[in-house]
Amino acid sequence: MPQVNAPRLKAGRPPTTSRAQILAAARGLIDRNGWERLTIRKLAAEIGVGATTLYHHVQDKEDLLFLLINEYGEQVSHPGLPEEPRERVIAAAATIHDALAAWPWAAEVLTTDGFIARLGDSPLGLVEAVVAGAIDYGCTPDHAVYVFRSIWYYTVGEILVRSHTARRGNGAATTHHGAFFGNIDAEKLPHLAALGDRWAVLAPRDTYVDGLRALVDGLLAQGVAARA
Amino acid sequence: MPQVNAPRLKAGRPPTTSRAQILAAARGLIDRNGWERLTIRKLAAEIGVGATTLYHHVQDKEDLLFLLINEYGEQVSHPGLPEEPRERVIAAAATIHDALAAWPWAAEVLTTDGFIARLGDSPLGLVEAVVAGAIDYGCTPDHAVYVFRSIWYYTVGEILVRSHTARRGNGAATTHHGAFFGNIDAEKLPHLAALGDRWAVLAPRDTYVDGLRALVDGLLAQGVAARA
DNA sequence: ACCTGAACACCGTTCAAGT
DNA sequence: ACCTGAACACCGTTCAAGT
Repeated sequence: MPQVNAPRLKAGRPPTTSRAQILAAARGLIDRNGWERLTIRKLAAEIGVGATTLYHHVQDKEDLLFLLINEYGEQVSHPGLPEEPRERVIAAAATIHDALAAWPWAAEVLTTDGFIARLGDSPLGLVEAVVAGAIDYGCTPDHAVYVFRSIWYYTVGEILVRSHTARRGNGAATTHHGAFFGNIDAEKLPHLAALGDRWAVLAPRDTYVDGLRALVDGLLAQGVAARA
Repeated sequence: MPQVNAPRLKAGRPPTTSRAQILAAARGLIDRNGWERLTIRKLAAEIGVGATTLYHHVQDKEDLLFLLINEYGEQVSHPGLPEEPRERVIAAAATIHDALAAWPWAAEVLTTDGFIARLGDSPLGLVEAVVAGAIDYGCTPDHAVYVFRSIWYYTVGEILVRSHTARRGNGAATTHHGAFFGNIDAEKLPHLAALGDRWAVLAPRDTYVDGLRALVDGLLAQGVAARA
């Protein structure tokens, strides 16, 4: 879309809608109603413009979401990361996690493509921090990429499971006579039966960083073991 | 829907559509066209029945997908799991992973609710195996639930990222003059710049089990450390 | 160059009516 | 009890026509 990025002088009718305006309105709608309720038609109505007008400023809905994520990604603050490599990996991953937790729909979109090549420099800075931390710890570059990918899987999974179950509330958990598990076979599933409702108490706990530490410890240990 | 589960004798018009028939047709359509293309209307057309008829046999589309998953879950084979607790955890998790890899849409649906309470005994057997393995290793039941949840995040994330990027192919990876990362700032992102196209080579590698081992090692170590 | 309404090809779901 | 078509309230996107 070169006509959008590099406007020529003295062209025809001047624009009344800008890409920035569209993104701002989209962001407002998502923050108010949730991303699953964002539609092109509602977005156009919000701006006060025909639905089809938006297609002059973005390629399609997916393109719109990517633009939005990159805009959001630029705003994610990069805190001063620790010097120590392992702690740097953990801090960078936790920053990614917290950014996604605030905008869980981004996690959903980020799984839907080879996204990393399309991210801007700012969000990539956190990817760089994870990779650099692993290398500084003593991993090979190849292993560092594997470290990042593994952390990414864990992080995305946590975000998606958490955001989806939060949407529904705990109502479904107590469908069958107050027990978390329905009519469970205590013979075949003794530990789950013994846990009973305890599962529902444990499930909502935020254990992201604990699990992250476990994962990173294991990944880095593999990295230095492979060197020997 | 008690009228479906417990049919009374001598009721009115006999059914020409059964829930089993609907599930079989749905499964066929998903296997042929992918789950994102399954619609109630197409499913009804496949069976040769009005779209609205399906609502007499399933509550709604989500209910249909849950029924399908539970049916599939019953068929997942439980291989003889290893005796050794750590290996049992890994083998059970890998079985869950492989089942989901064959039906990635199930992973998508399984994040959309407090699913675990609604699963049948057979798929829960693998959850039991993970929890039992962690406890046998020396973890508390509470920690064992945390172990399962962490593994679940990692597994679901891997499945979703992998299935979504597979759909698109690697075409998007080489948009900008053959480089995986677009126009990257080598000053600010030295390690990513140095990796360059190597990332695209590493990304498709199946490292699920490796990462799982790293995660489980870390999680179990935390579990026995907490005991001391 | 930019914007528009009409139109296309769909969705999931409800509901009154038929058998 | 089971099945139906019509209808409701939506979608994303294309395209010829207007300014």
